[in-house]
Amino acid sequence: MPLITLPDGSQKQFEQAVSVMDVAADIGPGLAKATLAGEVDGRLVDAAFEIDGDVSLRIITARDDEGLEIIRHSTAHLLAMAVERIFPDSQYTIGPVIENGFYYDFAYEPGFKPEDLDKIASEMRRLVKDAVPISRAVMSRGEAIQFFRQKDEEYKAQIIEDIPEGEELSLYRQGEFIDLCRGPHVPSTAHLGHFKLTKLAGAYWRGDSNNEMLQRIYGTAWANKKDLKTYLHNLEEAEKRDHRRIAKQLDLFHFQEEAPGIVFWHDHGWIIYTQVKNYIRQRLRRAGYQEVNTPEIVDISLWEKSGHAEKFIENMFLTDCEDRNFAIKPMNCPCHVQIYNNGLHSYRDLPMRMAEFGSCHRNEASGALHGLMRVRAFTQDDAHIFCTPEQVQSEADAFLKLLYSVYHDFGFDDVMVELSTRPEKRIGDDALWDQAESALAAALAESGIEYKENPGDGAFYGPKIDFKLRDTIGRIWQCGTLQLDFNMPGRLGAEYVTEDGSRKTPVMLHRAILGSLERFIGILIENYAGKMPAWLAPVQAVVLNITDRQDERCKEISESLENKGFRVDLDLRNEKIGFKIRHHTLRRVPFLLVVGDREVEEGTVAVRTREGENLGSMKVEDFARHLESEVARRGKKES
RNA sequence: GCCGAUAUAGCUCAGUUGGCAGAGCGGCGCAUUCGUAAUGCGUAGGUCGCAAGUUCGAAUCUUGCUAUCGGCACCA
Repeated sequence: MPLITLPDGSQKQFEQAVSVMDVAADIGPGLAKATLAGEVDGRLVDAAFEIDGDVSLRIITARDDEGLEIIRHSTAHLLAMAVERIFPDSQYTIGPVIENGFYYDFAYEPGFKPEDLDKIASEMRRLVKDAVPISRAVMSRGEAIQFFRQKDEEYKAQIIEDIPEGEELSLYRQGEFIDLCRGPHVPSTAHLGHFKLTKLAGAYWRGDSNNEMLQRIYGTAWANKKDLKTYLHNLEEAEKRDHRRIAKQLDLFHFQEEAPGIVFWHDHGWIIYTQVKNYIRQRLRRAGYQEVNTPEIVDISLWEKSGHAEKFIENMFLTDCEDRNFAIKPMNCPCHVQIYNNGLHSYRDLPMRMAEFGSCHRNEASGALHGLMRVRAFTQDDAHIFCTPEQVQSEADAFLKLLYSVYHDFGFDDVMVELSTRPEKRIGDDALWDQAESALAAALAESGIEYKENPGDGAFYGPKIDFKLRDTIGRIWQCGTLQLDFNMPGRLGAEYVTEDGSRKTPVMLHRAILGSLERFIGILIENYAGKMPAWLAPVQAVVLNITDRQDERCKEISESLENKGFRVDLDLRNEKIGFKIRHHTLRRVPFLLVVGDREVEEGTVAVRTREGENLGSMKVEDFARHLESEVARRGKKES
């Protein structure tokens, strides 16, 4: 006699065992139709799940987050079923839910063709129309392995072999298709249908590049048609913000075959770059950093001492010259230790904060290159802090404050923070690791920063905090980092004199706020969709005449603004004002200053923003003050 | 690096079965002197990514290479 408690606190008594679906039907036929699954005492179950005791129950529909996830997972199964029908020789492997959708990996020798996606999608639609019921069955491990082996589904059999013995295996059947799955799933394929197959790609079996490559099909799936449409529309809009596309439109930079992964910065892109760099330079100076510059080409022997030759050589560009082997530096740290070592340091000198905008080159895999986000030559806002173990926490703390203040100036609020702790392969004793990890965690806690922990993901020399930003297509890129290093200073012989006159090795903190300037600017371009805030805009204002009667006055105005340090263009072309407004709006110039006879007479400019807002006529000095305050605001949201 | 796709004018893109390489935008010239997102007319612009091959003939078919795009792996 199950007594069922619903989320609103109401209770229902039944005479005998009932399924989740029965309860939903008892509440109302509308709910029954919408029921995808249930949550029984906090555990997600199928709609067909039999309840035979007193439980609390929540009915899951497409409106619930869990419901959407179930839809996506079931759509992945639907995809696999369709593929198995059309390509009986293929084998299905795994098909998890991911952000906004799902994928499924198949082993299929000839490989799928892009046009196969249409065929597969049509078959999926047919199956949706057929409303194929989905049911769950339990099998023993041995039975399951045998079952899949006999169906020539070797990958599935291997997956099951990896599941610990004794665990109950559930299989889901829809028509002739059977897949191993934890579930739950929707009651029938009729609940699916708002999906789109989006991408075809290769992916290594078990994510290991030593293994064979499988065929991965990506898809997106939603609870209803509108959500799907909105998602696809947002995707299109996001693609318009792609920094590679905007760079072409705004003439910021380009790449070419002769220098893969290395940027040719054009004037307007370089202005942005220089502004960002100078801003950081000033912030670092104020935060007690010194700025240095070190060689880009250094004899291989230094990289052997630092450990890079052993750990990093594949990513380094090498050059032989006059019978010596040189490496083009992939990082600044070993060189900074050389500056540190060029003199004797007392504990009183610490912490020593050494910054460099050093140009680094790394031979990244060709397939990894991606616009400004992944390049082979880049400059970091890099710095190394040499300090005593006792100073680590206060330095970490100060760094976090600086980092968030800088991000705030750029208008970033969606920052993902990850703390990576000791990996299996590491150096240094555990007491030191305890100290280092708790110092970082304490610094994060003190600043009230929420973070995700990545156990075992730290560098071999120490734990680290990473700061990640998201690009417009949802890809996540690491920008800032704070890494504790107990290794390199010792390897390279850095030391300081303690209070009692003995020698000790300092701790080194590797840290960057923006990370690579290239990547950060890529993210900025996408974040602003090319509408750079006034302080970064390559051209901050353009002066436009109406007819050539105002030419002289326009020249005066642009000169006076340039003398105040602003970046100003002059457009005296013999074109209609509407044409020029359009032209410079598309160039994303923040302020358009129109000067006609009226403005000449009054000594004003008519100010229009790139958003199309009319700020009215004002004296040139008033506009200059307005622009100045815009520049001073940097990227901060309206205050 | 691996799987797949793509590469034609400065940009965006057409180009049929292998038969004289196209459009729009942009550029340049001329006319127009105009009030807040495209004035009109004219004109120049190409080793069809690179290299081989097939063919009477290749942007088009084949092979190799390079770069780019989408993933995977990598990202100290």
